[in-house]
Amino acid sequence: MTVELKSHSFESATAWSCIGRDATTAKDRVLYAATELFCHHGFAATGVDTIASRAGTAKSTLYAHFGSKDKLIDAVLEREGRAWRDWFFGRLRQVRGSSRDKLLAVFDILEEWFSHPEFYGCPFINAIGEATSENERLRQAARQHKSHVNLWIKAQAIELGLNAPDDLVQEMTVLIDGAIVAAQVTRDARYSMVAKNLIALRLS
Amino acid sequence: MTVELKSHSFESATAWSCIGRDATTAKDRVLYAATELFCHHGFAATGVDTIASRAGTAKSTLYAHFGSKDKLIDAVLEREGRAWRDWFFGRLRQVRGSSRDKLLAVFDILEEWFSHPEFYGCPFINAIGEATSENERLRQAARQHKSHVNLWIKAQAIELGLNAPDDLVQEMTVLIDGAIVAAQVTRDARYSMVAKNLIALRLS
DNA sequence: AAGGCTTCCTACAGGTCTGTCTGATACAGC
DNA sequence: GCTGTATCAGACAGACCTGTAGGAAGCCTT
Repeated sequence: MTVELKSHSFESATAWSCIGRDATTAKDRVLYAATELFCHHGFAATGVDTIASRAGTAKSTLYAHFGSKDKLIDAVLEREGRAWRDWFFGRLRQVRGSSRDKLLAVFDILEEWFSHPEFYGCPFINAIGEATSENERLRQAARQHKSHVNLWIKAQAIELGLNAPDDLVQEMTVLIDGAIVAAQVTRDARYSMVAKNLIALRLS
Repeated sequence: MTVELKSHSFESATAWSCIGRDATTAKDRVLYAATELFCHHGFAATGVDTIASRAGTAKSTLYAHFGSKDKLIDAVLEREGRAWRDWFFGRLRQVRGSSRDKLLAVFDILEEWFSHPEFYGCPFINAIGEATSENERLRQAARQHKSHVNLWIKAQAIELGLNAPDDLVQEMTVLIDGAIVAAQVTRDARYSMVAKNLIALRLS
């Protein structure tokens, strides 16, 4: 069970966030600037003027591409979620070993994420925590994002021969979300190792 | 290990939230209205005019008592955190059994919280997720809130004779926060039982 | 060269935000 | 009755919010 720090594959070259990426089109410049401001200062607290200014574009360009602030939020979550999954599964593909090793390696990868100085938590969790009434739209986006991870976990559980694979999916959900939030609140990346030890016990 | 649904003790009469409580003073009316609106619609998304209107008070009364919106947020977190802890530890005092039974019962109590139709997650987690730049004030408030729970967990760990009580505290932190967030995102209170099973394994 | 497309800047409308201020009303205790 | 305190209603300032519109500058394709 090893996670190589450097790799020559394409996937691992991606970062876990869109923030700071070079953009060729104005649409992407808006998207990346919006991601940075939304995720670091909150969705409601960030205005579209600030985003356009940060992106170096006109506000009319922003509205031409995204239509409204709400749709821009949707686009940011979709893009940032995809960026994170590309990075996460890229790292995961570098892990050699059994399914158990791979499941344990999840928390090594998470710790790497938590240790990044710009770590701001999970954008989906933060968005849902910010708006709770008619949030079904955000909840659906979060569900879709997590379903990719859950599918992978279930595959590992089946490979391991567990007789209730969905139980492991739910357990990993609690441990992953718990590690994310604990690391975000305390700024201590080591909570990922706490979660790792718990799942190691479960898989022993 | 039983959690009585009804109790004659004073503590269990309290609810886990200030929301909807009868208030005698105008200050408390503002506080409870602010709690409801902040926690259900977000801190940044709620204006002070809305709060005063909901509380049935004048905006000048709100400012006379709390000085600013930020200080009102602090007061809401402090009060709502205290209300939650009073409720939580009140429930916990009704649990008969060993320290292991009490630690497991934590997740029965959490499930009761998650199942409430007005459950909105943890106000501290939501507040930190909403504002991430100069959030040290909020992080400190969250740390103080959680420290009460952590102290209790550590006492149970010592009572159990664990040789590393702080390890259990960290594990419970991950499981509790993970259950809260998973239940909030999916609206499924049963994630508390997932966490309970994991800690049961740890304590076996 | 001409048309079409994207993007830019600027201004505007209409609303909401926090926070302050003034003046009126009720109700204590003395 | 009188005075201080708490509360009320409402207006106001100044800033910020989302979203739209007009018109100019660049650029690619034909």
